[in-house]
Amino acid sequence: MNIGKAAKLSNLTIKTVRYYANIGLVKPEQNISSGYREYTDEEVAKLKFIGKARKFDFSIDECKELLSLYEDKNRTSKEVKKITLEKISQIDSKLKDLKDLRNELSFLASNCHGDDKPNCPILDELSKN
Amino acid sequence: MNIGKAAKLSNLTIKTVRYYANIGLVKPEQNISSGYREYTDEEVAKLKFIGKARKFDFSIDECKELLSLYEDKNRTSKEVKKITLEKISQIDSKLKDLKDLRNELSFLASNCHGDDKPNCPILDELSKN
DNA sequence: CTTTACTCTACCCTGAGGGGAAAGTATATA
DNA sequence: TATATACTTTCCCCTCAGGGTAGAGTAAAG
Repeated sequence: MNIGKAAKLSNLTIKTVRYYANIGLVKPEQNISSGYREYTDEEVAKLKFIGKARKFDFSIDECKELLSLYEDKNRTSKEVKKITLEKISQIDSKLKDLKDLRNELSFLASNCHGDDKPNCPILDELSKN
Repeated sequence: MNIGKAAKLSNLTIKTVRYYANIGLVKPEQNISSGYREYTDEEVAKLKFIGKARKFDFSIDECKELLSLYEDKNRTSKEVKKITLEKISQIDSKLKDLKDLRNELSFLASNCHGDDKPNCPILDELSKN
């Protein structure tokens, strides 16, 4: 099938599918006379797989890794779990940073009257030495 | 003072300070004969201000806005508080997404034995239709 | 045969700078 | 005064994961 149908079936944009072909992530055959990319059902399945993994916040490189595990009948679940646990730990670290940030901002905001007077503890904090 | 000293005093990299000059955020005089940028104490104070705001996750555009409020003696604290509350709400939204993501991944990982067998619920989920 | 829909490559754009090259300037030392 | 070293300048390409658009070619439908 052509790229438009492959994109529709995998719920990706044509741009994204073409990008994955360019970086060698999912590389379909290309019709010699027309130059059109021709996707098989299996390639569409890979596109779907990647789409899901991307939603789970895996980077393209991580997707590449997961995809090769997915294609390897002899891979162990240990390898996949390792990548997933690493991703969870990255998320935890991001969560902590964001929570800290939220606390600080929320503290500043709660101390700011937010009225028509110029006095503002938020700007005071930002301009503190 | 030259850019090196301004960068050191404001705890920013020279690249960053030069970038801020290029985009017109903090634009110092430039010595006509040498072409060197010449920073005043006030400009260094602005750089510090921006550095802090960036740590609070404000974008460059938001920094620009905060900086103009900072420089406006007649601004009200209401305006500053509004921007800050919007930022907090952005952070809350990011926090929710990350938490949801973590829950899903953590559920998958806990159902994966992570042993030497090929059976893997994580990949099963990713390849589900 | 023409219109419409689809696809191709190639180029520039995003945010917030980082890295490095080549060239000019300033300062300290011999 | 000459040289070595440190500092600064502009210019260009790179990041990540594609998005937007242009111009041209191809396929399918009327």
